[in-house]
Amino acid sequence: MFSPVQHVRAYERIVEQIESAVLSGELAAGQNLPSERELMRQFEVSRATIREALRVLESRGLVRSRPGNPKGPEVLSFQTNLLRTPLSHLARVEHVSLTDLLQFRMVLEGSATYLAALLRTDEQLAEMEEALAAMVSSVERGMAAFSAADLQFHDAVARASGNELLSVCSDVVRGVVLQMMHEHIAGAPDSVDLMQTWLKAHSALLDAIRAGDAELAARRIRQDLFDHYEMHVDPERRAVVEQMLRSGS
Amino acid sequence: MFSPVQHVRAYERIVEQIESAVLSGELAAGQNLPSERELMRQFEVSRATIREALRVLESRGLVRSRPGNPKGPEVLSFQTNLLRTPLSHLARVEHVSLTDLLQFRMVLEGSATYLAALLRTDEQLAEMEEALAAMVSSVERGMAAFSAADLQFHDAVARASGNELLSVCSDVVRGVVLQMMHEHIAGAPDSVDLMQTWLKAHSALLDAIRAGDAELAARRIRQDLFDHYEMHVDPERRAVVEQMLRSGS
DNA sequence: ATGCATTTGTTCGTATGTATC
DNA sequence: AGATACATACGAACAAATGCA
Repeated sequence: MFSPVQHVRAYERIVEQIESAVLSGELAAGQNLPSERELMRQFEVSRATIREALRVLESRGLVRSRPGNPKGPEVLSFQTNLLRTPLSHLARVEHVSLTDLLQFRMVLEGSATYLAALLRTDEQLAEMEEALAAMVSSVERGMAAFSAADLQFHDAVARASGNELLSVCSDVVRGVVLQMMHEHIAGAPDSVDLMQTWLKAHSALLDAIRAGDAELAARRIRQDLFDHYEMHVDPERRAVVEQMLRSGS
Repeated sequence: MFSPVQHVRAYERIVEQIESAVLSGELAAGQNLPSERELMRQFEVSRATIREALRVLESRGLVRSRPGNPKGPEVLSFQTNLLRTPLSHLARVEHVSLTDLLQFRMVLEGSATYLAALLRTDEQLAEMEEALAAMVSSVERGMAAFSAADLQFHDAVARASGNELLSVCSDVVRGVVLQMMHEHIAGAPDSVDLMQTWLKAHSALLDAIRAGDAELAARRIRQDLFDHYEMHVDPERRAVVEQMLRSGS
């Protein structure tokens, strides 16, 4: 007859309502929520409850509130941050190894590149070429600048895959890999040779994308990633990783 | 001379401290945090501040607090929860289509299956066979039970990949796909035919894994996923998705 | 450039329903 | 079954920070 009532805490319902308003686009980025006091009138709850809801929304990257702002909490433009923090946490929590990450990145970027070779528009191709040019010109500015340009390049490729999810995840994993490299391994040497090798590889990769040869492009990027991070791969799993890049998957 | 003071909110520092304690394993899953009142003594802040921190940790899936629990907030066993909520949010926020999700799932599960075929132990193989048997016996209990058993099967396969990250992500995406199907599409009919077809496909997939034929196994699972969700694929992108499954990527 | 009003960050006190011993 | 300790939620208050006239 009657079904048990599940306790939903007050702040949860507020989070739900605000979140769905933001997600549905009812509240666009750049706009502002009503002030805490106004919200507490609208939801008919105490200020503490409103604040708990706001803290959760803030931690999810949907809003940001600053002290003394009469306009109220701002609605943020969400993006990859929504996923980056949790994934980075996951990597630390589960003691994900660099080998795991590299393997995962090979899977993601391999597929993204495959799709990019098939679907890229001329504008997107131009973007990649531009990013590659930026890499060339940043060789002499050191490894840090070079890495930043490299990220741009990979991002351009991933976006051309036409799959937002794949693109965002690739982006996130790329970031986490870089972060772990920074944390655990001494900074890469400013080797011009290394950068030149890297450039040549990327140039060949871009050729494959330009030609629309998806299979080749996917194989190349996987090979490039492997070559670049080879030294950090767990010796026991090396054979498997290598087999992955020889094959199609 | 002096560097600008960045004011970090009190609750943020508490989140950081508790989070790093949990993440480092100092506080294992199943244990309990001190009660709110005790925490407020230890951190020397008010109860409201403690609660804001706890709400954030709760929304990240690290702890759960229930009213009247004298032992204090529980530390949860994280892993998939840590990623599922954000990814599910991302899918909704960025208006990720079912086609995006399916494509992504094909990439992840394809690679996971590839690796599983190479690396699975006999125990893991037995697990998959067990899950398949559970699917067989749940055919008559309806689609819901069948789907649950199906999840078990895929989870067993993904775990055998030996890559925790790949496994967790596959699991998460699988869940999100199911959730979106539930939200947007009328519940699948209790078609026994459909389940039988599904079973046959899984059986063939398991054969490939058992034989250690990684290429074949990967191709099969991608094909199976495509066949199953084909009707929901955006017609414009159908050709590309099909090309993906014919090829290696 | 200076106040001024408003808002947030934080604290304290209190009432109420609930889970555990 | 009762006592105890707990979380949920409310209200009032003060300091610091912000935006605007």
